[in-house]
Amino acid sequence: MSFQSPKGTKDVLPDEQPYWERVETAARRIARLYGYERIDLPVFEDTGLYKRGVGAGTDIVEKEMYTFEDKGGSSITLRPEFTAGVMRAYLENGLASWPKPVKVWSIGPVFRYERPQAGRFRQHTQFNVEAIGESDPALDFEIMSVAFHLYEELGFRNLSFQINSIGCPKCRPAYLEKLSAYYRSREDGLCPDCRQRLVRNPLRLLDCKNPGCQAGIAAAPAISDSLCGECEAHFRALRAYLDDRKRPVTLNHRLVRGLDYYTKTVFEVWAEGIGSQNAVCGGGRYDGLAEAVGGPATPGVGFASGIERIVLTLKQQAAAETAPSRPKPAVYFAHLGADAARQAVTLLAECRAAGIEAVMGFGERSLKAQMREANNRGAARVAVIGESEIAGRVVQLKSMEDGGQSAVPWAELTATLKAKEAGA
RNA sequence: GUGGGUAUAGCUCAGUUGGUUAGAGCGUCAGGUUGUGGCCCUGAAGGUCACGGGUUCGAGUCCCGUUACUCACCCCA
Repeated sequence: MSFQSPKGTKDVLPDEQPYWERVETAARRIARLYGYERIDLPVFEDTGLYKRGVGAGTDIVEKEMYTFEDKGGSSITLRPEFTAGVMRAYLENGLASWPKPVKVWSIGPVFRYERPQAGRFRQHTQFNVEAIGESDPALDFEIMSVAFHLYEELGFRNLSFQINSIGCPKCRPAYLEKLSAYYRSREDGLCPDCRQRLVRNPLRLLDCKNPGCQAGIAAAPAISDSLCGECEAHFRALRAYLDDRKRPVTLNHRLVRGLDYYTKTVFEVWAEGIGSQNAVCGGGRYDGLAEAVGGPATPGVGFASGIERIVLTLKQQAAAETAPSRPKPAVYFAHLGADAARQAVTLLAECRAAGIEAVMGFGERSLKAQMREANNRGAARVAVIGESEIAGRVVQLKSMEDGGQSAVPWAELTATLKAKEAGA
């Protein structure tokens, strides 16, 4: 075959779907529990939204976006993240007139042109949660709690919650100046990447993994010492909520985000055992985003969690005993002969109309072959129809578990199956 | 964008210092006496050995290139 799925994309086959369903069900339930409503957005937007929202100098915008010109000449970009689109929808649809905060969640694919590796794809799926219009640190805590709760619900262990405050437009410039000054004094010892960062995005200097740069990072001024009064108070309040609820978090002064819109609170959740791409969740406050895309000043806070990485973690941590199973039909119709096939189709339709999960064998195959298929599909029972059953207007209903078999009149079949289902 | 690893059946992999029609397990399909699954037995289908060159009497095996996949850097979910 001459085609394969594009680089960095993958098919989620039926045997993996139970994991996805479990995650989606949990996400939906937790979102509702916390008072968040679903919102669905287009998977592509005007390119300018991301350039202005996410930030022109960010890696995402600079080299990872799927951008193209459509037939009308507009520059379109497949969404590389949710938050900018949610803010656009909030502003465009007048959600600012709703009671604040406006709390919404989404689930769907996002696209980034990256080199794929374990846990990293060019198309991946995010569960995205946002709360817009409120700057209370209790809301930061609530957003983080949604993440905590979701992972608890999924039975995750050994997660690491990392938090930091990266300040606001009032205090960050002064800090960046301090940080740059510190690094300029030791520029000779820097790795090439860090020299770039020093000019382009000094905050990133703290994020360097190069061993040679670690000592410099450790000694670098921490932003926590440079926060303005407002940011300091906000961060302190958030930490108090976390303490009160005994939420174990790690203060990580080096935690920096790759998107320009973040202010004050930033956080990530790291999982174990899923490879080097271990961030299963990332988020924070973005009080400057609305203005960046041309709206009135509007605070907001949110997070995104990657379903593929959650599923990896689920498989890795929650292990075999909780592995979800695939659906199994309640009854399989095996038939011999054309008349029996016609009757099987009718009874099959009756079962489905009655809400009984039912399937049939196709083609002219031996009863043995049909039994084998029923067994492979995990059917609970087999209804056999042949000449003698047609004559007696019955089916032979066999339990695949204990092998017991008895004749059941056609008219009583759905009732009998329902009774047996309820009994089992 | 930069490195490392890998490439044989749908899946997981064997394939001996280069030597005839390329193998196994699993899976799929069928058969093992009339119309009954699982276990067992038998059989079948399924492979341009990623692609292109080269060395050689002879290449799945050695060499070079390309592509793909993969892991890591980077960045992030």
